[in-house]
Amino acid sequence: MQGRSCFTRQFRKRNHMKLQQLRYIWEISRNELNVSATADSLYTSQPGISKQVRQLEQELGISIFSRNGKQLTEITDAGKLIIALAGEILGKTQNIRHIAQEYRDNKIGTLSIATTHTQARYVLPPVIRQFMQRYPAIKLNIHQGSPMQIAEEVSRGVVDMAIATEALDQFNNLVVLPCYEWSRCLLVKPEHPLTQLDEITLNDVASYPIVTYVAGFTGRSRIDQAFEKHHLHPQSALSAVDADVIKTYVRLGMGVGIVAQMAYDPVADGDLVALDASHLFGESITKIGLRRDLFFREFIFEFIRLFAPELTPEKIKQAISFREMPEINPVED
Amino acid sequence: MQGRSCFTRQFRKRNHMKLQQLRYIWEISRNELNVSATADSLYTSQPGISKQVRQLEQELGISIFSRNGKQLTEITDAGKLIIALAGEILGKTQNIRHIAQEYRDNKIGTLSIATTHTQARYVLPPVIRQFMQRYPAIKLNIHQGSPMQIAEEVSRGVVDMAIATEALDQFNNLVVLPCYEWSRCLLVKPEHPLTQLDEITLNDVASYPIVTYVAGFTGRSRIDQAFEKHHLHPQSALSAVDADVIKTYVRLGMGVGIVAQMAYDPVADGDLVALDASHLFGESITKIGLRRDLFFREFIFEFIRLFAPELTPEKIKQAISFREMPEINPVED
DNA sequence: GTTCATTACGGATTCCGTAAGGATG
DNA sequence: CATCCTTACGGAATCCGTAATGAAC
Repeated sequence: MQGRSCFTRQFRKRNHMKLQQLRYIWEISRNELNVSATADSLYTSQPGISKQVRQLEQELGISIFSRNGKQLTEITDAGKLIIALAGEILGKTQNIRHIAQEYRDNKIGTLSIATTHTQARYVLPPVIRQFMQRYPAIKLNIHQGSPMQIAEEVSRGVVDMAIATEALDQFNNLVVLPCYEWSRCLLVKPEHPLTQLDEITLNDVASYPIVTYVAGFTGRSRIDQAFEKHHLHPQSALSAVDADVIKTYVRLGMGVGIVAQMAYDPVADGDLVALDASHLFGESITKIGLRRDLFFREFIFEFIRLFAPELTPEKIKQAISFREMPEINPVED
Repeated sequence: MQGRSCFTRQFRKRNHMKLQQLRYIWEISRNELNVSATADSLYTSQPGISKQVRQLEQELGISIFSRNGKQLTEITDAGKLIIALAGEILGKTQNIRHIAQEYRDNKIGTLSIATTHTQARYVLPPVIRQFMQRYPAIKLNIHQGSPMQIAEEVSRGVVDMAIATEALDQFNNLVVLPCYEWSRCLLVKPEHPLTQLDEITLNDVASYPIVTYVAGFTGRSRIDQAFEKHHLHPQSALSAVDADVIKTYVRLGMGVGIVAQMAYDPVADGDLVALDASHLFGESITKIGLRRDLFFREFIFEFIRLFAPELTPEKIKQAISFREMPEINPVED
């Protein structure tokens, strides 16, 4: 079909798989099979990518992508497996570069962290201040996103580590390190009736409209579980992605805020009252997620230690070498 | 030190890590740092390899090998880590090729097995006959070697699977699948006094010189353990690597042979008498070892099933996903 | 008609072999 | 002096960009 070149040069094309070819198919799959977009994101030309992909397919003797005419429509079964392997290979080449950098000078490099608003805004600043002081030549990248986004980013190797309370457990190529426990507090205006109670119950809270995180953020699931368990269905006045928005609406009198305890700042939030709610919603655990096959540079250990002092390099190494037994669901039913 | 090129062309050499460079450093480390030998084994020129290695080192900004003058003397710390990663990467590129071949035609390909004399000579032939019948277009390679050699071969990816009773557990990148239990028998000439006893004890055996496997082969350790436990120290007339040699010397009257039960062939060995010794030395287990990150082509599952019918693909997959908790030694002391 | 992948082609780069050079033991 | 790595150099292959072609929506 492809012209009559079937009988010419059939003999052996000294074609050796190249890392760039793997990079290309990996990136194409990340760009929804749009080769042009991929070319842009890699700062190269699109025919170049096209060519290398076909070359790889020819060398392997199979199609990685299904095509409708010239459009790439989907990834073949073999392609899925191959692209997954390509991702692992590219991750390892990154590790080789990291190793080299570590041995050249373990004080320079880049640390990319993906995290949520709560961590970035309230928890990380002192840690980062200390870290920058100790490693002034390490460039820091903070990516903010939803728990799901940041879990994906660390899983794909876009960033070195993710810090979040949710979603990290769902990726089985990640090591998940529990860092610290936290609970929630209620935010209300000083004149709110709840401030008069000695012992607040879930019933009390549920009698007001509540203002808290949207699903999937900062332990929202815990809040739902607690109400669910007592068959309460409080009215939700507003759901927000971050505590700053929640506070704003509490100040407007829209309801009772439920936020992570870290998010209450006695100084900046002096106009609001924080009421402990640890007995209402229990504890949540913030975790660090890292690719299991990441090369751990010294400063990564150090950053983790600053963030969670009990996590020594030894404990981390131990956590990596253990593979969580197939799918341990914390709440099984 | 290396000339004064420090200030020329410092700026940016558009150098991208290449798979061949990784192949080269990996192979050099396999060839005791002899670049010339590596070049021969790869059918290429030695300056070409040298060049690529230096190019890689320059790109990474570190030395992978330490040099005394021009000789490569050892692998640097960073080099060790990098070469290990290179090995994993190369393994994964092999997997990509295997996947492609599987999807192109799952009836063609190559299966390389490393195994010991005992398996190759007495156990594998019927399995291989069946396999060749079912997959006539799969090319089979059988590498014979010592348990340690074959364990290394499969660990490095030189072969697809290893079959042995010993040594496989020592490599933590292997999945080890127990296949079948076997015990030993005593081989003597018909006129030997042992043939007159109803119940043979270790004491009886130890009163004659024994002829059996050398250390590290075919469960020799089990034999030593059994004698040790009873504080017996039989005289060893001869130690051999395989049962055929043992039989030869039993025929010469040099002593009592102790061989794996599979090694006794009632027809070919009709001039000798086999006496069951399972109560003396206990059982051993023959295992298959495969790299944990191997891509399992259909015919590999099939071969394993022919060899050990209980090992279904499901069980194998399960065994892979489990990581044996750090070093489970079957016989700990 | 717009978007997008493929083919064609040409300049620059890279690869890889041979030959010569220098260091080590 | 034998071994072995490095440098030098030249032909061949490859890469990668621009431009033109063609298919799909």
